Amino acid sequence: MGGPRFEPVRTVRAYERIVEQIEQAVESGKLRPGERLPSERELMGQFSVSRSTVREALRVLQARGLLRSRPGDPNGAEVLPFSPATLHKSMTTLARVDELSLGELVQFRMVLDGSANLLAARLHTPEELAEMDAAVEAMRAAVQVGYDTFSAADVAFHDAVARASRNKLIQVCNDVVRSIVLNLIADKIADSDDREALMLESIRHHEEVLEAVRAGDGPRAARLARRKMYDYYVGYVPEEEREALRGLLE
Amino acid sequence: MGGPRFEPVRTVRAYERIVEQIEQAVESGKLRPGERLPSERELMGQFSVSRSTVREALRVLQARGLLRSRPGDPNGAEVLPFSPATLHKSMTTLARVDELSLGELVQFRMVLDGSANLLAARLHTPEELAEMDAAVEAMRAAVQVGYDTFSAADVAFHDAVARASRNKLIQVCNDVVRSIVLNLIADKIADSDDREALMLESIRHHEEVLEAVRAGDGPRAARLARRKMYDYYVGYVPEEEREALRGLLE
DNA sequence: ATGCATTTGTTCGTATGTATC
DNA sequence: AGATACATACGAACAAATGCA
Repeated sequence: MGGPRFEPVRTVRAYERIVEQIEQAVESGKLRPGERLPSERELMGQFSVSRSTVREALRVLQARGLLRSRPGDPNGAEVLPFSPATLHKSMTTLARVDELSLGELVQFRMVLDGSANLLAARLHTPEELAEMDAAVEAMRAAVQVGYDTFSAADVAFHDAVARASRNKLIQVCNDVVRSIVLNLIADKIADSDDREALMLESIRHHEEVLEAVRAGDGPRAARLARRKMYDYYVGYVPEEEREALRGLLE
Repeated sequence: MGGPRFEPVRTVRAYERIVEQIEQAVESGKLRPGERLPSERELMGQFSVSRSTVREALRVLQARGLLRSRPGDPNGAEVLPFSPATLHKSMTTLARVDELSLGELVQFRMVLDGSANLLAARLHTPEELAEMDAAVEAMRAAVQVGYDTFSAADVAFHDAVARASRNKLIQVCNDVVRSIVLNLIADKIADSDDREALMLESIRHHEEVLEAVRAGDGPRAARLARRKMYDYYVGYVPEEEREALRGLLE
């Protein structure tokens, strides 16, 4: 008794098979960024399916950011280098449909930016310090130009710190969450009356953080970074969410 | 001079238009999870495009985890509740194609789990504490059963902490990165000779962390959680990456 | 710079297996 | 059990776009 144990079979669509094969070829490095896939008509030969099926598979891979195809291109679909675009997309929908609050987003930024500073203070090279210096200098110059330029310099600073942390996940997540937050409150900041005072204050904060990073004092840099972000965003966060944010301050 | 300023036009595919419309309907709440889309034949009428175009759009939405369709279902495609599946997918490909090192992944877990404990110590309810207690108890019971059961209880503990942090992003990212790490080293742990000693040690560590959380000592809970994770995984991380991990210890 | 061949984008028609009533 | 409507998959065709000689 107890014959062979069978496994439940899920009917797997034809296009999924194609997706899997091409995806694996990309992830294993057999298909490198910049390389081209055969044309759709040739693929339908290789997989022995119809053209529609091939196209559905290509659409999925395109949606995942692995491929790009243009009409009329005789070279076939292009294999793309990885970009956090799909990560960005899925986090954005998470933020929308799950009604992620601004408080949660800012809190996450405090965690990421704090950690990035903690690590950057330990691991930074002179070149990376120079990038941060340049970013702060650009912020000073941008006060007279406009908020958009200032914001770009601000982003450059945080990017430099994230890179110096040597952790790609921190880098990418930081980037994604930041752009979501900025999108949410862009209009509110633009309306502010005393943008110039805000910018000057922000510069002073960044200088403080940078000094701690330069001195190699990780914990202090992290603490300052979190505090700075709290001060900068707390005004836009509803009262009842602020207590949770303060949980990350000391 | 200075005629009207035109904007560059990008040819937008028909199926993209459909994706945008349906996506927006879902994100704006006009289409709620559990609801059904019209059948493909009806959609081709509403959008006045061909069947294939509709199908390509549906495939993309399916790949993004917003829809599910089954053959023969008279109700049409189903709108799914958001799941971090696509987030998981894109992080996994990031890990693969960008050759994310185990060190980076563990480091990120140290950041997330540390922060989760820091917040949980402040915000936990009695019910959440009970969940954590139950998880540790399950770990004790699982030592005699096997590593798989033990690992499941371990995951349950970290999940409970993440939930108690009240931050969905920490929760989701924690979940995603953890499963990637576990996949990477599952075989190595299974091969270990002294799994039982490892499990007992792990339980002791969890008890310590839980005590700090119960006492409401956030910084201590965070420090212990990071230390615990470092100790647990450092053996699998190559020498040259360990220094960066130590940057998160005090 | 101009055609030309090829490729993708899109449409239409058809056949087949499947889920629900 | 049968009828109906559905998704899956195939194939042929035309238009628009691209790269190359």
